Amino acid sequence: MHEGGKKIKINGDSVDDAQREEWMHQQLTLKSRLIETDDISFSTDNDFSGLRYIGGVDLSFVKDNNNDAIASLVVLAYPALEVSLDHPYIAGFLAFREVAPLLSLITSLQSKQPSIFPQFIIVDGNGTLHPRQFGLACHLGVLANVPTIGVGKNFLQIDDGVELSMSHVKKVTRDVLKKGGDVYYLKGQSGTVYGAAVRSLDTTTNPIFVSVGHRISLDTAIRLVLRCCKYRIPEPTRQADICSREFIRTQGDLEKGQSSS
DNA sequence: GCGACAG
DNA sequence: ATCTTGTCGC
Repeated sequence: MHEGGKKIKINGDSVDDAQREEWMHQQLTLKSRLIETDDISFSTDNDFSGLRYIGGVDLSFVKDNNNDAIASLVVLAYPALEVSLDHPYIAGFLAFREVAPLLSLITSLQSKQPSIFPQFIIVDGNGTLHPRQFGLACHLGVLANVPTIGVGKNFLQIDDGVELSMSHVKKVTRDVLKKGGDVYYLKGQSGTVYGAAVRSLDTTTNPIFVSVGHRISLDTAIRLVLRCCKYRIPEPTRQADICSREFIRTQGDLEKGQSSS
């Protein structure tokens, strides 16, 4: 269930003996904590009852560069070996479709790789830019108790005055966001600020829609997102998208059309 | 019937 | 989100 992966590779890299000793020491120290028997949250019977999700991790390296890589974590449902969604996509209720598999990714990473657990997560979907000010980014942040930021690629209209109508936002956004970093706060007639339309770069016209997810203020969220933009879409989201697409492309889709019905 | 519609 | 090739532009 994984791609890429040939790691051990002869190259000119080396470390001094002191580093080597230190690393060996760490290996032996950590080995004292090693458990080599089943200590898992599911049964070891024939069908592994209780097993729901399986995670896989990997690094992909940039060509001609041994030091820059992208880390990715994949979670697949068992036994299907693909993530299946239990609910349809309904605008305003995206979280009920996507939060479960995303949450399992987060908890998986927390237990398996706590040393690189992210200090905040950019979510592909809105946070408080939502009819009830509780979109996917908020939902995931609260359930995982992790700081999150919502970033949408498209505007979700909110019923709080013409200021937040699709047409108005498109127009104002086109006029006001003149250069990278420009921000237009999305404020309704009620006075509520749901989020902001942000122009990522000088070279891109369409804004992204940033909103509070959990434990991060809107202004901090905007500053953080802008620092993440090499292209219109913040790099964490963009890489996650690229990885999942590549996975589907190489590992191939499974057919649809399960029996029943 | 018409409008709106994150992913 | 996805169906889909080339193409215009920096």
